[in-house]
Amino acid sequence: MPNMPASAHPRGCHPLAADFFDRPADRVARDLLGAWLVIPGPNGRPTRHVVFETEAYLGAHDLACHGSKGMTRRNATMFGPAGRWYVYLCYGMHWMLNIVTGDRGVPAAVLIRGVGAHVGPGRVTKALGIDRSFDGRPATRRGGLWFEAGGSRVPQRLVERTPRIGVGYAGAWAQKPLRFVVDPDELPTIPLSGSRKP
DNA sequence: ACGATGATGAAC
DNA sequence: TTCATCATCGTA
Repeated sequence: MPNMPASAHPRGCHPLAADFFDRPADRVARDLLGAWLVIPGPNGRPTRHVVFETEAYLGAHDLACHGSKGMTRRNATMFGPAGRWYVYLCYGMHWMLNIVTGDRGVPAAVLIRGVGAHVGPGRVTKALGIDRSFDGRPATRRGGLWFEAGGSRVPQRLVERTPRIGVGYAGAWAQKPLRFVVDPDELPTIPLSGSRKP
């Protein structure tokens, strides 16, 4: 991208393509830590939010996964190709943002639970204005919401793994460590858009 | 600790 | 058509 101004394309910051998501959900969830969730702001300029909390939903065998009870109208996007957004309403008032992972036909996805200053999946979508209209869209610039790689991989020692939140009904699957968290203070700041650290 | 709030899916 | 459930959040 030789003609793109540096301010529009910070160092180490390239869009994550479908092949990144065409892997098992737990690996994608791990690797999304430190990446940026990007959405055009009111002025059309991309706004970047560092991803610091994710959860993996592995497929039909995962009893916490929506796809474990077969395909329905709500979860159909999960069964599609990797790299699309899966958005649904939770508890009647919160939109949940997921990115579909893995092979077509396998209902797997990663829930985006925390980005930037926004803690909690419902707060993420509220802050970014994400709703049902994003469901099924590709995670590309054209889709209006995408990921870009962080400058460097978050070191393993900074990644905490815990059971997923709110899935106590899922039997043994409720306890599996499929939630990935990194302390946002340990993450790089976004170039040219202010600093989180002193 | 609990109520809000409404889509979803399964049962009837 | 009804009903229990739900990948949450704000207030108390």
